[in-house]
Amino acid sequence: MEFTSLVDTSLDLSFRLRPVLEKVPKQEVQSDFTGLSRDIERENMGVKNEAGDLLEELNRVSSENKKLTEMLTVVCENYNALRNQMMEYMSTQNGVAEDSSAGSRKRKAESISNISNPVNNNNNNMDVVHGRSSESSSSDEESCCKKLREEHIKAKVTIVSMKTDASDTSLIVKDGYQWRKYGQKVTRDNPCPRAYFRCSFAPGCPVKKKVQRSIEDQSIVVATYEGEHNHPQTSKPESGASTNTSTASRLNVTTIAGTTTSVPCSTTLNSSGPTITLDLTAPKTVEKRDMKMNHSTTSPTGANSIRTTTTTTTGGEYQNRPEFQQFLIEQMATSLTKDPSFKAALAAAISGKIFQHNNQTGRW
DNA sequence: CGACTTTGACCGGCGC
DNA sequence: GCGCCGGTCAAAGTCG
Repeated sequence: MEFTSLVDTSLDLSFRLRPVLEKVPKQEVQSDFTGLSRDIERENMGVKNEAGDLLEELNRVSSENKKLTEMLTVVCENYNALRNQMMEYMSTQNGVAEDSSAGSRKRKAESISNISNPVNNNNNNMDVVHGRSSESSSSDEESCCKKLREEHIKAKVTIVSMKTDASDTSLIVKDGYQWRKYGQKVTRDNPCPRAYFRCSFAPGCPVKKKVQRSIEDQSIVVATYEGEHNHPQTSKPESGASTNTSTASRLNVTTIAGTTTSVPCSTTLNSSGPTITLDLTAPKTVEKRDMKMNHSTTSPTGANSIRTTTTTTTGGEYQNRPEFQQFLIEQMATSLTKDPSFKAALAAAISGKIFQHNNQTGRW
């Protein structure tokens, strides 16, 4: 398997800030002193135009930033997918029997969207994976890839674990949205029942939530969110079905790589590593929230992982804060650049892309 | 009475 | 083809 054939490095990193810079001298040239009133009027017009331009530019840069974040997400996805594939490939080559204890039967779907192993969920950028020619791709793999792509389009997955009172038997995660329970099931690998919720705030909201107590620590409730809300947060975490009157709990938010835009990298719940604490507790938001959250993000490699512990006050709101997103992006970038395997993969990908480009164009 | 929860039945995917 | 399993449905029950 070649990294170069699998990683799409075609990031369009152009910020196109030139129009802004070009406008500044233009405005200076326009200033003359022939008539005061005319100047004031003109200046007002200029200020208005400038404000409008800046606003427009700000919007454009914001959208650009969003795009870049998504691109970084894709890169992380690719990295995780490749890493996972490599691990799988190596394990199969070594003949290691990956037999799980409870059930030797391993479902395909489980390996695709395995919650406990977020890396598995990242074989999403099929434009890249499909592009490989050296790998012998069977029809099964193709259908698998199709499914993966469909799943990626359909649902983005976020895992949230919340430390609750051990005596609290309710499967309720207070996250600021309104949920309607539509089912409960005892799963094979966990004696604790899993509850299924739909977002009931908006009729057409596709988001679903699965809540189950952790098999390792039953005081931890793990919620898996699938999809994206097509409506704003209800901003009333206490209201509706998903209320929880238990005392302050700790919440770990694990976003599967490439499945959320706010955290563009894979994270693991049980990772160890240096912890950076960012206290985003805002006095304004404290009033209605009784829940403290612990947001953990790590780099794709366990060895070089950096865990970002963020203490904040609400379930979904804090993720949308620009400073928090910026912080996460920076942390991800730092942890990724510290990862030698990622560096190697990136270097290989870039060199491969350059060579490919050279082969096509015949020049540098 | 409407909204929500509970829970057994059903369905489809998957492995053997 | 069969059985297992996760996810969903829907009727009945509960609650405010």
